[in-house]
Amino acid sequence: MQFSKLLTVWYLGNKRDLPWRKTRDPYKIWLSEIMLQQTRIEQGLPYYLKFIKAFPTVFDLAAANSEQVLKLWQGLGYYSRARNLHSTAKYVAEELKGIFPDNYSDLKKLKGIGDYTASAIASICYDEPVAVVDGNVYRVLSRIFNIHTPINTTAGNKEFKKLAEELLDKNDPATFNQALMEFGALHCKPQNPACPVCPFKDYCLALQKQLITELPVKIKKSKVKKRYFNYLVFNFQNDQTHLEQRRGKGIWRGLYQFPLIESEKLLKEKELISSEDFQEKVSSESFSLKKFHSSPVVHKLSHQHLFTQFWVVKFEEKSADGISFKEIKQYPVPVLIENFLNDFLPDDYK
DNA sequence: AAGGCGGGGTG
DNA sequence: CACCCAGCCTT
Repeated sequence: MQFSKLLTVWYLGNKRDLPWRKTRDPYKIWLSEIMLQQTRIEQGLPYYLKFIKAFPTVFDLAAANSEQVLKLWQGLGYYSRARNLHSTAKYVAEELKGIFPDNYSDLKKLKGIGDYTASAIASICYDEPVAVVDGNVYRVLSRIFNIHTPINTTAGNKEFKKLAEELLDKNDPATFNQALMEFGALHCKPQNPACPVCPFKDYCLALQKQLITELPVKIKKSKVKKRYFNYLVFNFQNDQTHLEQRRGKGIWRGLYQFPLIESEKLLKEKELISSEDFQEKVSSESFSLKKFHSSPVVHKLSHQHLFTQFWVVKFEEKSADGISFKEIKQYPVPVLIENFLNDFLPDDYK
């Protein structure tokens, strides 16, 4: 079987028309690859277009402030990607005169660029014969070659990387790599792959053994953690509120949110008011408290479920150091907060 | 080697 | 509901 030949023929007849396939500018390829980490193309595409428009070159991105970058990234998730993106843009612009490294080894040294992304950029931009292994590649190869090694283990990673390297078309690694991923995304899909019309149907070992639905094998991850969030939506007489920036190591680092009281369980109004955290954050005596939703909003992350209550705290006085509700949309916020604001703010504030 | 890190789509 | 997505970083 001429693997790369079958694959390439399929690709040329089926590939999507995507903006980053019209260029070999390493800046644009890099940007697209970072955005598409653990992200579907349909979800990432509008963000890619926004970024290219706002930051046409690595110098433009490097010159931006981190708030701008995070705001444009808002909603895409995995915000460390945005922070690393910005950091690497500054490094390339300032230390490398705007010229990206032109090989796998040097690319991999950059923040946010791992094995997959370094291989992708090196092959697509510089024709370096290095194989990419992403979720699509795991799926396609595990099925065609009937490999049951769990993909999220060291052994699995090494085995699939080696196989991909052996199959790689060294004369055109850029096309081969993209073809393998596109084939996984469009044809050899997780569910209901198009096996009857597959170019590999005569060779696919998993299909012969009816093991398609078993592959790829993946070790299950730990279960989700439940957390209880109480957001204090301060509402001062001068139409101001308070926002805080999340710091430290957890979720949404760098994004903004209302003052937060996290609790071990769902809180009733009296429990909230009598809590130490509340006393500390609300020093005034003259306020009224109202829960915005009748039941908590459940925001689901891949590894946490956040049971969230928004408490509107209306004060009789004005705030000296707050931010206006009219400016709130300039801040990068988690989707959880964005959704609340869309319900809470009057239309002319949006 | 294991766990943390988002949000959205699918069946 | 579980699973997956053009993965990477920290511990």
